Amino acid sequence: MKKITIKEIAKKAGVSIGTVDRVLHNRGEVAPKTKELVLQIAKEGNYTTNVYARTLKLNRTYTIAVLLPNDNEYWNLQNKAISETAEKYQSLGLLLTFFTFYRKDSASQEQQAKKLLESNPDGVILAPLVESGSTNFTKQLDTLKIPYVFVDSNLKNANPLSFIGQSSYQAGHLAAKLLNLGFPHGKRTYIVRFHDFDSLNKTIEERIKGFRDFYHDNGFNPLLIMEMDLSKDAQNFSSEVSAEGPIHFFVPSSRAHQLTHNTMSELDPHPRIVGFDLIEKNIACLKAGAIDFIIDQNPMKQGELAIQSFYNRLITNQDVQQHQPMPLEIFTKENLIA
Amino acid sequence: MKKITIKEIAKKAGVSIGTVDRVLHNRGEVAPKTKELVLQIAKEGNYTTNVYARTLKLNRTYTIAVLLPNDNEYWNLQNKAISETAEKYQSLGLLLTFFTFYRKDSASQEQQAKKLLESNPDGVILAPLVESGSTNFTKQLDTLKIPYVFVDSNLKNANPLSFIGQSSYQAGHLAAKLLNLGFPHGKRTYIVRFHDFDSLNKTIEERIKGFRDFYHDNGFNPLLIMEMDLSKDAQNFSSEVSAEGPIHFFVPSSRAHQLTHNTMSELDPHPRIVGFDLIEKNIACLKAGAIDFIIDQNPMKQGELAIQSFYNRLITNQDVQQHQPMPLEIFTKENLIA
DNA sequence: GTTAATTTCGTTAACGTACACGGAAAATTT
DNA sequence: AAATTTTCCGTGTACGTTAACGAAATTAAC
Repeated sequence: MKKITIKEIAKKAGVSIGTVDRVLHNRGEVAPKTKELVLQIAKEGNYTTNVYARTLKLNRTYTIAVLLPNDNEYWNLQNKAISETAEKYQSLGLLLTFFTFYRKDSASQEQQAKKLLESNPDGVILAPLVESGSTNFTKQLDTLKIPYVFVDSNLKNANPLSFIGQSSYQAGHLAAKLLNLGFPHGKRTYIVRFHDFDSLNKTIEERIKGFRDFYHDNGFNPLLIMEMDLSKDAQNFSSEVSAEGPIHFFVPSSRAHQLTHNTMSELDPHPRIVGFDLIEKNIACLKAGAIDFIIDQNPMKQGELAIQSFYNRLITNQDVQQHQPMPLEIFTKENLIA
Repeated sequence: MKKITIKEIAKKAGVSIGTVDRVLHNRGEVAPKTKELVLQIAKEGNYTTNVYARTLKLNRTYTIAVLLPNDNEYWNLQNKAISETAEKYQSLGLLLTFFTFYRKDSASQEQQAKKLLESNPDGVILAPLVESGSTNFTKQLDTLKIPYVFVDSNLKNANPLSFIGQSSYQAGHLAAKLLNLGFPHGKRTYIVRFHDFDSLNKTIEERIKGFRDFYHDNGFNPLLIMEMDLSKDAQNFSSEVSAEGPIHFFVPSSRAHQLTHNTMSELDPHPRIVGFDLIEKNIACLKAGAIDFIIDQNPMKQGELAIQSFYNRLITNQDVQQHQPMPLEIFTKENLIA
């Protein structure tokens, strides 16, 4: 039950703590049979290195770089959560540095990535929203042997320390289920996109795929699903939709509020709407009854978990789950305040 | 940015580290003005005690006692999660001891509580399912100044270090929303109870309250809600229900599978069912399409958080959120595997 | 068989904190 | 003014680990 210490191992083996240290760290030369003896005793004594002594001796702080957008409320929330959690972990030896950018400005994005690499951090937290740029970046991290954690979105062919986020596919699937509850043959639905901004966002594509597959899996007519680009169709949107009669809306981004803001309130009967992320404007819409369901990603929690992952990896030597799934948190008008 | 150490404070103040120690710990006598000087310097230098040095010096392990039922799959899951997380935290100085019991056997329950107190733990994890017994127990913990964490269920008039769990009321509310989606005037629903076992369970009562309030808040006829006790009505259940025509079911416990197991498969059209907790039998029912929604409490995560809370409190000196809400995780046939 | 090179190992000083022990200075008593 | 108490403070050790330094033992070279 009680763990053996280096000193005790040394005594039992009849050697000095220096040699024990050499054996346990594979450093320096040590005679084969004493090495074996030491390992034997360590194993029997159930040796694990004392995290507190080790950390105290090393007495170093690790810097974690955060590369995230800060161009809307959702990302601001996440940055804030990370920054608040960072304060707690500062006294434990983790120091965070932020490299935020505007997604529209791809130059600033690359510049921040470059600055990040120059700062030579011990770890990186990022959201691989756009596949091409992200793979490029993570490859550089791989060669530099800098561990990284993904939040919000995952990336194939990368080796993150951990991915923290929802299954976007399942999120889309669930959204479809909610919208079609009570309609055994499927319900006409608009998928609302905004091509001005999120056109390359993997997360959104996966949600849409999950949504469409629900229709397919349930044998619904795929023509029931229509897409619109609200960034340009905003003009003729209202007339078009109201001519079509009762209909549902799926907004696979955090911009569901824009839908309701414009024209929806005039529609009757009230269409069922599912959107994402508990940002203020969406909360207001939920309260007003304009949006029915919001699936939240809990960016605050994700930020916390990302930092915790590095703490466990760099300091406490605990192993980190390679995938830390975030639940699909559903909010309605009724359970908003909880 | 960099924190000052005791030694540095001592040097700046022109005293020894012993004096600084006395000031910072309010122990022993120290002249008022040197005390003030030391405090001043400590504050300016942004002193916080080095967790690693402190823990290393104290070199003690804290024992956390776990008082939970283990009479069904749900509680087994939670115990297992706690026990697995415990292994990770053992090397960090947390040792867990388990006091499990069968809820039917109230004698064994009291006995375990007694044994727990005799073991004089540094903290306790428990689920205050039954109000009377729990308040009695937590009062004893209060007088002994033993901190405790609630999982699953909260307790009024207690002062836990933290409560980790869902809002049962909101869970009931959400269940009602799911069952009534598509029925603007409300849908006839049975609340299915099992008085043989869970009769005093606070959690279940709160879920039912949330469920009923949804009907009330939406102006539905309260007579749409009926209750049945499946532990005794099992016989005439089938005939009664099928005579009534299409209907929904709300099972505010983890026993939704019992409902479907018996008789439901014969009913046509398939009634909509909402239950709780991702235990194996419920998973099977979800897969088979017999249950539509399961709201899971994620007992594994709760167990993890409970231990983490004690780690933060007893060792790292971080403050612990007094309420750590668990999301209402919704599972359907489709997002089960995720 | 002596010297040099190489392998193998022990000693030691930190890291920052907690706490026991006892000594010096000041205050009080005789 | 000496003796005694009280107040105040410094010294030292230990917690378990890391890592540098150099000593001892072994082997190789001639």
